[in-house]
Amino acid sequence: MGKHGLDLLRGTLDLLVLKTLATGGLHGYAVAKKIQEATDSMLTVEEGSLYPALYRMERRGWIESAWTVSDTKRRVKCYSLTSAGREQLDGELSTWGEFTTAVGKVLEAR
Amino acid sequence: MGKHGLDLLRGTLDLLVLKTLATGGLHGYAVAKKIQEATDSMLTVEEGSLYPALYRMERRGWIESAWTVSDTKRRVKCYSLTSAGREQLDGELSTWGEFTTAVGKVLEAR
DNA sequence: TCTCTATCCATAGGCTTTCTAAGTATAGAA
DNA sequence: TTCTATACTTAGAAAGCCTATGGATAGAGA
Repeated sequence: MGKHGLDLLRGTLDLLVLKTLATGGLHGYAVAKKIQEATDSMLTVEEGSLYPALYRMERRGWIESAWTVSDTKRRVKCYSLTSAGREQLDGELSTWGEFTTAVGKVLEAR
Repeated sequence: MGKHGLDLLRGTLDLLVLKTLATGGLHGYAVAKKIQEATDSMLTVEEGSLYPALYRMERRGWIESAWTVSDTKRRVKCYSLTSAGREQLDGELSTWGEFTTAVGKVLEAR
């Protein structure tokens, strides 16, 4: 998360990770970095949240991993979306859209 | 919740309840109804989520309660925002805006 | 009258997820 | 040689939402 008192990341982390992997395989640390950069550090995914999330998603068949070597010459575990993962991403994208729309209705109500 | 597989309500429920109470005191059941109506049933707040949330927020001083009698002649516990609750609401509103903006950046990234 | 539905509050127990914190290890810069 | 950034792992705690259940009453309809 970051420092937004609310527990907002919960329920959204999977979506963020899936989307981040959608444009190509990345290793865990790189996923976190990419999310941080994309959001100008508004969101920081802690390692203690990220890795368990990756294991969970792999267990569910949404992503798969392979050990490779990074540009920095280190052994890294590279994750990529499976076809089930793409479906999951599509579902979570529409759910996110519907959810924010619904919240918007409450916030605009009077 | 509703039936949005994701755990999105978590972290947003307080915001929804605070906002719903912002235009005037309401009893618990009415809060749930109002949220459901405002969202055209896209969001349904379960009683098992709502009441504990109300107790939590009262314990934190964001809302206060008083037993009254409803239009339907029943004893109801009416909740209303405290000044601390209004501040909390303001904070959560901006946090929500920042968070959705950040998520948007990830979802639009490529 | 009796029954059923909608209204209303309450809470226990379980489940999931995130965070904190700690540990391990290596490449490259200083 | 030391420090920093990179990179993975996992244990344990904390928190919140959901399912399920319980109880109670007003009013409509049969």
